[in-house]
Amino acid sequence: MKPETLNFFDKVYEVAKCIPYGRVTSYGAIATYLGAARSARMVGYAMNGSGGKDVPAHRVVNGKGLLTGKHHFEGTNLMQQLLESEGVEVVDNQIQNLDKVYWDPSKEL
DNA sequence: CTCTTGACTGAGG
DNA sequence: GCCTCAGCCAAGA
Repeated sequence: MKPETLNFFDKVYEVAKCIPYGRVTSYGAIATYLGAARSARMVGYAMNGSGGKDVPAHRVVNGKGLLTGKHHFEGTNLMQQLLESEGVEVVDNQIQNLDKVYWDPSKEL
């Protein structure tokens, strides 16, 4: 095993999979948890490889609770629908009760 | 090795 | 409160 190489992407997937049902987190939160606080973009970039994996990318949004990555999903409102199905209020690509559904890996994991 | 891109974030106007 | 600018880091060409 080469933890030096299998780092970012794999870790992002691990954390993303650990996101509880009906909760969401931000790229920056995951990046910070991984020790790469300034690499929030890489988290999202890593999610590009989440296709075909068990990574609930729809539970990962930006720090504002905005579904920035929805454009990478198939449909136009797929991501929102998934979140709403989990009990997360989403309006116009924006998480409503963000304070209630927000899940911080650094604190809860 | 250099340049570009990107699912971000924070600070400033 | 909204918009714009700059910084950040890693992967791909």
